[in-house]
Order: sequence, then C-alpha cells, then structure tokens
Amino acid sequence: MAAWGAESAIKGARRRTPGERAPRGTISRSKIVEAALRSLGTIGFEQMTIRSLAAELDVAPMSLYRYIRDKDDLMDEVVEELLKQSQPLPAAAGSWQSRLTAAAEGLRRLLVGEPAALYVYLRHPIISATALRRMELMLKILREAGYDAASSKTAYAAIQTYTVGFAALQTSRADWTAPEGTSRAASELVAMTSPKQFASGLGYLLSGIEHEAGRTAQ
Amino acid sequence: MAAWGAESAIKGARRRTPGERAPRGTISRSKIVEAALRSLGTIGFEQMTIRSLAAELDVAPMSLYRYIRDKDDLMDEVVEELLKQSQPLPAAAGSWQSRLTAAAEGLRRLLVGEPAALYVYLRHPIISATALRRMELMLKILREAGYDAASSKTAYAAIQTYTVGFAALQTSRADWTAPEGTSRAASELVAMTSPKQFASGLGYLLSGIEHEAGRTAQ
DNA sequence: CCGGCCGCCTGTACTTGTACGCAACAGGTA
DNA sequence: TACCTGTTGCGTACAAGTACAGGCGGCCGG
Repeated sequence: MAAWGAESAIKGARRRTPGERAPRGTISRSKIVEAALRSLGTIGFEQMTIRSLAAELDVAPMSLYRYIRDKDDLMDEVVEELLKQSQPLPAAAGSWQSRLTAAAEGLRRLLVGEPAALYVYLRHPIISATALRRMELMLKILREAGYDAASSKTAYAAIQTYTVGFAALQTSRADWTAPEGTSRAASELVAMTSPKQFASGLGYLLSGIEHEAGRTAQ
Repeated sequence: MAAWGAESAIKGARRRTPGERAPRGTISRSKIVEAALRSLGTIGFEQMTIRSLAAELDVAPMSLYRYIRDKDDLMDEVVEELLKQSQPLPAAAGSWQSRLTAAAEGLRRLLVGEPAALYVYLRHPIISATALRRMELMLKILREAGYDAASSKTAYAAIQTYTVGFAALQTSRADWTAPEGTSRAASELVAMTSPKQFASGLGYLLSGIEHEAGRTAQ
C-alpha cells in the first residue's frame, strides 16, 4: 500500500489503463490535500508535482483542477494544515521577550523544516484563522507588556519580517557550498545561519523594541 | 532595431528561417548578459525567458547553454551587474546608524525595484566582489562604531536578514489583495510593508545593537 | 588542396503547470 | 425506456527550462 503509493509517485505511473476513467467521487479537495501532506513526508516538496499527486490518487493530472484553482491554491491549504499541526500556541509563561522568542523560533523551525511553508509565506500574506490567531497572540503579548496598539503592530511586523527573512536565507544556504575561489572569512560570514545567530538578531530586535517602542501609561 | 528586439521578444519569433544557422560568434556570455539586462528593462523579469533571450539574440534557445550553465547562472551575473550599477557606495557621513540605514535602504530599494535581484538573493549567498565590498563597508562602519569583530558580524547578519526579509515580504504583498472575507484590521496588519515600517523595524534593530552588542575598549 | 577534428549552433524531446474543451455518467423527466 | 442536463474526470496541447545528440563549418596538418 505504502509501497504502491511510493511506486506510483516515482514517475506518475498510470494504474488505470488509458481511456478508463476513475469512478466519480474518487477525489475531493480534502483527499487531494491529504495526499499532498503525505507526499511532503515521503517524497518532499520539491518532488511533489501535480502529476505525482494525480498518480497517488489514481486519477489523471487534470482531474485535480476541478477542486483546486492551481498548485499555489493547494499549497495554501496544505500549509494551513501544517500550521495547525505545529505548536499549539506556547504557554503564557515567562517574560514577554521570552514568549515572543519562543513564538518566533517556532515559526522559524516550521519554515525551515518544511520548504512548502516557506514557499507559501514568501508568496503572499497568510491570513488563515490559525495564522491570525498566532498574530493576535503575539500582539497580545506586546500589549500586555505595555506597548500601545501602533507600536505593537510595528514591533510584530518587524519580528515577523526578521523571522521569515532568516528562514528564507537559512534555507537558501542550507545546501549551498562556496565556490573554490571564495575566502574563508567571506563564506563564513555570508553563511551565518545558525539558530544562535537567529537568537542574537532577534535579541537585538527585542531590545530595540524595549528601548524605543511607545508604551501606554503602563 | 529596438523595435525589432521588442518585436522578437514578444513571442520568441524566429527571424532566421528554420534550418538556417546563426554565424559563429553571434553570441557570447557578455552579449547574453547584456540582452538580459535590456530585457529586464523592457519586458521585465517575469516575462524574460531563455526563449525570449534567444529570439532577441537571433539564435536557437539551446545555443545559450554553450555560455551559461543554466538560467540561475545567468541571473547571478545579471544581478551582479545591477548591484554594480546601483549606489556607488554611499558617502561616509553621519552617525553609524544613519550610514547603516542608508545602506540597508539602498539594498531594499534594489531588491524591491528589481525582482530579479530578490530572486537571486533568495537563492544563495551573494559573494560577488561588489556584494562583498558592500558587506565590508557595513562591517567597517560597525567596527568604527566600536563593536568588536564578532558583534559586528552578528549585527551585520541581522541587518541583512531583516532587509532581505522585508524586501521579500514587501514584494509578495505588492500585488496581493485580501479576499473578500478578510477583516480590515487583519489585512492592514498583515500588509504592513511601507518604507516607514521598514525604517521602524530597522530602528529597533539598530537600537538593540547599540544597547546589546559588545564593544571593544572603544 | 584534402581530410579530419573540434567547437559552436540547433532540432528533438522530456518534465511540469495548466488552459480548453469534451465526453462519460448519474439523475430527473417524459 | 429515451432524452436532457449538470457534474466530474480526462485527452490534448502549449510554454518554459534544459538534457542529449547531431551536424555544419572553419582550421590545421599533410
């Protein structure tokens, strides 16, 4: 079964003989999303194609388009699912800095661990219920720390920007190796994508927010 | 002439009759790069394809591959050229914060103004001479501000991450419009990509660097 | 002047996303 | 039962990147 799935995913092999149609109801939007999530785990985002999904579902490639607008539309929903499955909102303990750090680190891990998520985050704003909830959580932390609404927004946006940016650069550097001619110093510097570096930059950001952002009466 | 180029670029029209070969030496790596730069100005990055470049140069698409490894290889060199042409290193005046801000803002403008540059920056580290020079400049500013080598590196990396991240998110949101169901507050917040927002976040970062980063004896 | 080698240009074809339009099938109606 | 229609699955085809193999032609040694 799993073997079948893997086999069919290898090269979009048609299990049904050409001309033979899949019965009605063979696929649905949710079945497609599930197949995509499964594929992310087996063959990965890069290898997952519309054709491989169709093969996995045992239908013709174009059949999927009855249920999804295009591949991006599908990925949106897939990533919303990943977001739901990831951290169920961290506990409300510790300083506001540590809570924001935990949230940002969680997002970074998701984006780096799943290229599909990064892909979607870089394509357009994520406004799914889960994403908005995460945003509200971070805004709440900021407001509880005493910042006014405008400053909280600005601070949140900065943290989000930094987090997504770091994930993007970390991912792009993950498999990259410097050409022979490159100086050690340059390639080291240019590839500073460790979690520690992430924490340092985020620390600067949070410190700046603490010193600069507007607080209400507090 | 320019009209010809534009015409041919429209839809990869072959000017030479099929079977007729372009004379040897018709193309070269630099001619391809020049054609690509021209195309960025006329039809833009999205519309620029290997086939449109080949048409513009009046050769078969595959002919380009004698001189470029693949399209990314070409884009690397094209973007290096854009980088050279952009800001000839800002003057060394003002506070270290304002100098770093100017440098970051310049990079943001380049990345947002030219999608090709963002594309390349998100693909792998940029280690061209020009890019390294810009990096050294920013490191020098930090060192002159009294930060030790390690802190300067970390601070530079954070600024660079924030800048590229902001450009990526700004670009992805530029043409995006919220679906009907979206709350005004959510879509506003999620789309905070103004230059002012960039400056605010960068301000936090610089402030945090000032307060947190290690200084030498100074 | 001739034959062979090699470098440069090109046709063909495969992969992937997806536009278009049609055909097969399930019900409902006559 | 025969037709009508909406739904749903699908064949075909095209654009873009690019692997591969081949052929045209210029140049060099003889």
